[in-house]
Amino acid sequence: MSTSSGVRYHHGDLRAECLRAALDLLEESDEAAVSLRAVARRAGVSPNAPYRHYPDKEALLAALAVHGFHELRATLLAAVEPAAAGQEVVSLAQAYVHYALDHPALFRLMFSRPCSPDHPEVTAAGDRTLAVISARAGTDGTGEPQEARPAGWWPLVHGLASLALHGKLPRGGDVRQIDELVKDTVTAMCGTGTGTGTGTGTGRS
Amino acid sequence: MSTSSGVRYHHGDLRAECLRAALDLLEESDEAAVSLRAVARRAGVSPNAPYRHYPDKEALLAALAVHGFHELRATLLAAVEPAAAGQEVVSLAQAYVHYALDHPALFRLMFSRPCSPDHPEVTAAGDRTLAVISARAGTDGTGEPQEARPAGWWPLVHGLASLALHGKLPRGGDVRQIDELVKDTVTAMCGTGTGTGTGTGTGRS
DNA sequence: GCCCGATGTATACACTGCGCACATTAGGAG
DNA sequence: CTCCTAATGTGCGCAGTGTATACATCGGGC
Repeated sequence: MSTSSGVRYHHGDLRAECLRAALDLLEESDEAAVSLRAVARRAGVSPNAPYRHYPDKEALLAALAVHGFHELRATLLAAVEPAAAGQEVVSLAQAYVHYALDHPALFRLMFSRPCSPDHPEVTAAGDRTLAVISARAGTDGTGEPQEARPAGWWPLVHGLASLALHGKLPRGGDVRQIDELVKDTVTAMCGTGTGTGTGTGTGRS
Repeated sequence: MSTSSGVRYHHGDLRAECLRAALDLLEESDEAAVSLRAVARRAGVSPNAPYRHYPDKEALLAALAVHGFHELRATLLAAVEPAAAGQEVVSLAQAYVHYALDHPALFRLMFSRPCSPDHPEVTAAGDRTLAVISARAGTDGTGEPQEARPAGWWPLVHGLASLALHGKLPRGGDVRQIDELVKDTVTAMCGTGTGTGTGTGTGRS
C-alpha cells in the first residue's frame, strides 16, 4: 500500500510524526502499547522506516522522555508565573501532580529507569526541569526572594504524584480533592502559613 | 530433555520455583528480562508449564509484587522495633529507601501500574504494608504514643526512594550519604527535634 | 488393578525488535 | 536536461515472546 499508488514514497517529516504517534499510543493506553511497528503503522509507513530516524526502540522512548521533560518544564513555568506571593510552592506542586495525572504513561516513562548512564539528552532535559523546581523565585521588586523551596519539596511532591498515579492516595481519584490534599500536605510539611481556601489549580485540564 | 530421561515429569512445587526464578531474573537485570519462557527455562521446564499456575504474565508479575510488599512490610517492622524513641520516623524512612535501592526492579514493579482494578491480592498486600507505615507506634509503656507520623511522611519517603532509584538525588549513589540525606530531609520536613549524628541504618545489606 | 483429574509437553500462531539487501526519491554536478 | 549520489523508505528474514490448543504423563481414589 505504498509504491504503486499515488501515496508519496517519502513522508516529509517522519521523525516528528513518529514522536506524535508514539505520544498518542502512550495516551491511549500505556508504554506496552508503544511498539515501533505500531508507530510505523500509525504513520502509514513500513515497519522498519522508523529505524532510519531512531537507532532502536530505546532511542524513541528517550525522545519521548525528553519531550515530556520539556512539557513538564513549560507547565511548571506557566504555573509559577501568575502565582500569588506565598502560594508558589502550592501552585508548583499542584501543577506537578496535574502533569503526572494528565500524562500517566509518559510520566512513568520519564522516571522509570535510571537515566544516568544512557542518553545524555534525557538527563539534560531532566536537569533543566529540575532547575525550575529547585530555583528560588526571582525578586518580586521588594528585593527579597519571594519564596524558598525547602530541600525536601521535590521528593515530597514527586512522591505525591507517584502515589496519586498509583491510586494509593486517599480521596479516590477526584482531581479537586487531590488538589486540596496536595495543598494541605505541602503547606503542612513546608510550613507556609497562608492557608486560604482551596488552591486555584493551574489551568491545565 | 524431559520425558525419556530419568528426569521427573512433575516438578514438585513449580509455582514457588517460578516465583523464585522470576525474582532472580528481576535482581539480575530488570523487569524486561522476566519472560515466562525465561522463567520456565530457569526452572528446567517446558515453556508453557508456568501457565498451569499463572493464567498469564500479569498474574506472575502480580505475585512478584505481592511478595515484594510482604518483604517490604517485614523490613519496615524489623526497622521500627529496635528504634530508639524519637528516631522512628528516620529509621522507617531509611529502611524504606534501603529496600528500594536493594530491590530496584521489584520496587518499580510494585509501584509501576495502577493496582486498583486488577488483582485484589496486590492491593491487599499493599494496604497491609501501608498499615505499617501509617500506624502510630504503640504505647511504649508510658501510655503516650512514641511518635506520630505526619500525613505527608509516606509521600515524602516514597519520593525520596523513587528519586534515589532514578539517580536524581544529590550525593551520587553512595548508600551512607543517601542515608544521611534521608535523615536530614525527613527530620527537617517532619519536625523531629532530636538530631544526633548519622542514622544507624537498618541492618539490611 | 483401573480410571480420572492434576500437572507438564508439543505444536502452532500472531506479534515484536532488529539486521540486511534493495527500491525509490530528492537535489546537485555536468 | 541528464546523470549520479546520498538520504529515505520497503521487503524479507530471524530470533524471541505471549498465549491457545491438543496431547502425554503422573499420582491418588474406586
